[in-house]
Amino acid sequence: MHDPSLRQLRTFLFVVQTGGVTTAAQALGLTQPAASQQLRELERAMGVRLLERVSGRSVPTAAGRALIEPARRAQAAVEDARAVAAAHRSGEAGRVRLGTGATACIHLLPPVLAELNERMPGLEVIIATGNTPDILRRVEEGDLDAALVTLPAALGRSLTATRVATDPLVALLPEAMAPSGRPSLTAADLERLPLILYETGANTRAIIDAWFRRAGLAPRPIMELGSVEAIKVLVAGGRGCSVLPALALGGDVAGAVVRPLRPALARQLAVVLRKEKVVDRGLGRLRAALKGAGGQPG
Amino acid sequence: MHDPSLRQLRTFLFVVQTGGVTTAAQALGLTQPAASQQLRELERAMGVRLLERVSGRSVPTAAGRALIEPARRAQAAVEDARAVAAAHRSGEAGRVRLGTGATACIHLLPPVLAELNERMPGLEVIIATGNTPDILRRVEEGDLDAALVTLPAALGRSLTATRVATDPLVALLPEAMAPSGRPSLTAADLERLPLILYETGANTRAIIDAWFRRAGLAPRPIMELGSVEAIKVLVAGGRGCSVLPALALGGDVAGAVVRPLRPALARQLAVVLRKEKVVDRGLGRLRAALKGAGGQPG
DNA sequence: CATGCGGATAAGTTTTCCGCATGCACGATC
DNA sequence: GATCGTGCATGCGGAAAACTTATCCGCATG
Repeated sequence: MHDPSLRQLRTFLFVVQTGGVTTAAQALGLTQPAASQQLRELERAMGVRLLERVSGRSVPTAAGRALIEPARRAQAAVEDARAVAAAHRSGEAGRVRLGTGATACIHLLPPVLAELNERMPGLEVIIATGNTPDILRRVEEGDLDAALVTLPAALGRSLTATRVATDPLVALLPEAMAPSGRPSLTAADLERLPLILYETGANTRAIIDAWFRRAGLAPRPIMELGSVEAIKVLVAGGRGCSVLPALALGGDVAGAVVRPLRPALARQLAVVLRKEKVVDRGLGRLRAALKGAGGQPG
Repeated sequence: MHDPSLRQLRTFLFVVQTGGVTTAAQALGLTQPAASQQLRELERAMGVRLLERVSGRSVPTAAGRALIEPARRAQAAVEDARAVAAAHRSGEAGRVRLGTGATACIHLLPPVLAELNERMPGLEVIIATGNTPDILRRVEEGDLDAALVTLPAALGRSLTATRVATDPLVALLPEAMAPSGRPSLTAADLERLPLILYETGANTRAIIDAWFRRAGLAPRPIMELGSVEAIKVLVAGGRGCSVLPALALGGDVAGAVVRPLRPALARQLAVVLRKEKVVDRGLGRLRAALKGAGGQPG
């Protein structure tokens, strides 16, 4: 027994509704024999008579009446499928699964997501957090659509990164420690102060270490922490000073002052996705919003 | 934009489930290029990419994931349709709408329906009551599948009647009125007694009148009623005697005696259906049960 | 009895679908 | 790093399906 086709069920429903094969046929935009053949084929596939011709009208049999409801359900389901696809095609709907590698990225996302929600309300954004290698692996496997990480990152050959933002690193000092008359601080300046830095191994910490290294110095932090919030609290409490991404500060920190570095230091934020990834509208919008939110893509 | 086909949705679901086009193809019993083509056609029809190839596996995109649920619903609905049709084909299920013209038929139906329910539990029988012409009209229009009426009936040319039972008419008398020593009663016997008969115009009444007419007499009832139950009560109360279908008595009537008529009189019960009506299993069973329940089809 | 309507049927054509063969990309293996 | 194996895409040819045109039949109507 063959499966009934959607078209056959549709024609059947139209016949039941209009009460005639001819009317149903022209409502469906095809000729009467075509509709007749579909009905015959449907009856053959189901092994049951579905329609009776009675006094000029076509009336469903018992089996036909029983078939109406599931046939309607099938039609509705396919219609839903089409609607869903249309929503995705037009960009009204969509889903983007984004992984963020560093915790600092969390400070960048909220305004981005707010803007995204405003410009594309139907887009569903799923944020997954984790360490950078894990996030990148999930992107490679297709479990995530994109990742927002700080460069440099160990990208596989199947991944590609596009810079979306430059996040300057700045010095954060307690008001008491801030050298007066100096708008910006050098590595030598900081090296003389008690430092509270990111934990070793984090990407941002590696960038900071390289900056010190370029000045021929090596930072000797009195504390290393994995949480930027904890560092901020400690600096505000006068325990030491730190070098933090400007984005992570989110504005002023009470009891602490922000000073730029000299030479300027910044980390690169990039969106990483698979090379073959087709950028649909939702992903494109997310990437655009990230680009716009994070300063110059440098 | 073309409609997606059931087969395409099915293939898509299999690909999502198995994680590969090839595995899905062989699970569906077709070759890999066939499945590939279906997927391509489905994506073209929907205007959205549905699958991504990533590291040897096929993973649904956002649109694809959104499509899974309605696609499953469509599959399930069609499966339901098939199941329903299969039930009707095998005779497990079915529906027969039967119209009964005379109220007397109600006395015949209960045992018939009981037997029917025993032999074909899935069969749904719908009984519609009404006067004979109305019932027959509804049969002609396909609103009813069959009618159980007493002959003769004014059948249209599109209807055909098959006799299913002979229902003898008998005299019902109060014990006080029963003539002793006479096993059967003639029209002359009854003409001398107070008669309580069906109302004029009813089919059964016409048969009784004709029986009297054949004896050169005309009944002069003291009462005419449309309810056989009411007549039974009146006869049992000694108010008069009547001529009733044996089936309508359903057994003995307390306080009354039953006597056969001489010459014997019977009415024919017939199942009426449209000439072109295809007799499915449910209708056939119903007709057979009616034949078996009502005495000789005469 | 002619006519119109609705449906069934037949034949021919276009479209679709599938299988086979082939090519391409990626990952694994030696 | 060259080779092999796997998985998917593509092109082509034949089979099957679906649609259209044309015709016929039954039935109701004037």
